[in-house]
Amino acid sequence: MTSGTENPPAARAYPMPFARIELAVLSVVGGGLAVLLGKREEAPHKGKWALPGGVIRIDLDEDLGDAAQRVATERLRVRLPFLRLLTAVGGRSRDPRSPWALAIVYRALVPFESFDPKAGKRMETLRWVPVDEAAADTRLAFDHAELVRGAAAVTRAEVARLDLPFDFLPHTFSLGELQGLCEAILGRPLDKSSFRRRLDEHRLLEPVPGEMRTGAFRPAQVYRKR
Amino acid sequence: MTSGTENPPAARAYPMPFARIELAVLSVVGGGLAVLLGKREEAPHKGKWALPGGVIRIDLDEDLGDAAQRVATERLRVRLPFLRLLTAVGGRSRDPRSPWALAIVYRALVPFESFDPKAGKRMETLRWVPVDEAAADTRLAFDHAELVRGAAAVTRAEVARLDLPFDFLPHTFSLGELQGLCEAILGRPLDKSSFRRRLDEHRLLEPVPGEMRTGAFRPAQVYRKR
DNA sequence: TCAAAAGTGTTTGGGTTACACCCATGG
DNA sequence: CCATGGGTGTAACCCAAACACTTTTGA
Repeated sequence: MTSGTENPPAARAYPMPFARIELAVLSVVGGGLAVLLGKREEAPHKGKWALPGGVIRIDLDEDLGDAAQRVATERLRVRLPFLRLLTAVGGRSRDPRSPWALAIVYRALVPFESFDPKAGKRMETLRWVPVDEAAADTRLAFDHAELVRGAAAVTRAEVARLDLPFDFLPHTFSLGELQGLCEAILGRPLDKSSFRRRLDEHRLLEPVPGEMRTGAFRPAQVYRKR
Repeated sequence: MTSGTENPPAARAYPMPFARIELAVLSVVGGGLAVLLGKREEAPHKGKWALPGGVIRIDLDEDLGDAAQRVATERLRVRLPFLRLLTAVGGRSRDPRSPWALAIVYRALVPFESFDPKAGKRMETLRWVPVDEAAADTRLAFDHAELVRGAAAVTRAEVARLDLPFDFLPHTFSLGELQGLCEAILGRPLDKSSFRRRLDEHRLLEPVPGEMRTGAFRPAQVYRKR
């Protein structure tokens, strides 16, 4: 055919969905898994808490990962290493701003210390909210509570199977510290002995020869990845 | 800026990505897992094999799932029950037809018999290709080989953990038939005894009282879901 | 010497694999 | 009666949970 349904030059004439990135940024705050939310100061959902997000800018972003990084930089004034795609949602009634809205959702787990988001462009108050609270909060904007549920579930499943988020961890750490973080993410206690056996059966860590973590009590061997 | 980056009325002025749906339709053909590919008869990638796909039409589709169904209907002339989101990919250099292309990828596992796709609108020759062959074929269009790899991996993982694709199975079946299908999907033999024990420990099936599958040899009990 | 955290060993049990074996039927 | 697929039982194994125990340190 002359132009075809598959990809005519005219295809660009079809109106396209309003395409956004949303970020589910998780961390361990106050002994539990938490998600970073911002308060919306504009319609729609004005005054409600929501995941940070932004429009995909085809003039600025090389690809989806790039777009997510730019959104993180603009909204939170930080880089997010190791962002991972969570899901995509879209439809007619998602967002009153446009007749059809599409959201690509990324998730990240970031070290709470050393991660200092500041409300950036168009960004309002930021707040860490315990995930289980946010996931159950029906007052979050859009379907963000559902997205938080998904991000938390995937992240916890990874930790449970010892697919550890090394980008989230400090470079070196004691086994006690590591176990504490995993327990905080999972929200349940782990058995020390089992935890350690699994770690070295999976060959995940190696001790850092000289170093010891010296605290109030007996010093602990320090480990690093691999 | 005057109106804000988050959601000014002017936001609609940003050019949006060219948003498409791609379908990874899997089935068991000839004793192995296969994926449905169509030959492209237009640029780009003319002459190469590719996943069936189509543009998201905000005037026709209520949401993403709807869009996927419409694409299936238009391209393959069939409905695809139980489509599931696989992933999203997008970027500048993905598709020469537009400066920035986004693809939402769905996967489905369909019964080979009772599933009769016919090349529809703008659709050319269709062909079932063994997944492992397609996944390794560097000549597939776009990044579709990678998408096939993903779809196969997820599907196999589900079957391996006995998360059975009941929409793919006939309504009733003998255990031998079921095991055969699982083996075909996984590409490796399963132990009969273990397979059956796992099935009834997980309480997945129930026998259909009177019915027996009568074949060349000893008749087999017929089962159904739950 | 005691509290607290580091670190080790041993037992138990769930779930899966591997394999051996019997049963029923059509040819 | 035997080849073939249906169907069952058992032992071994892997992995992780549970828990008891020793060690080392600062206060």
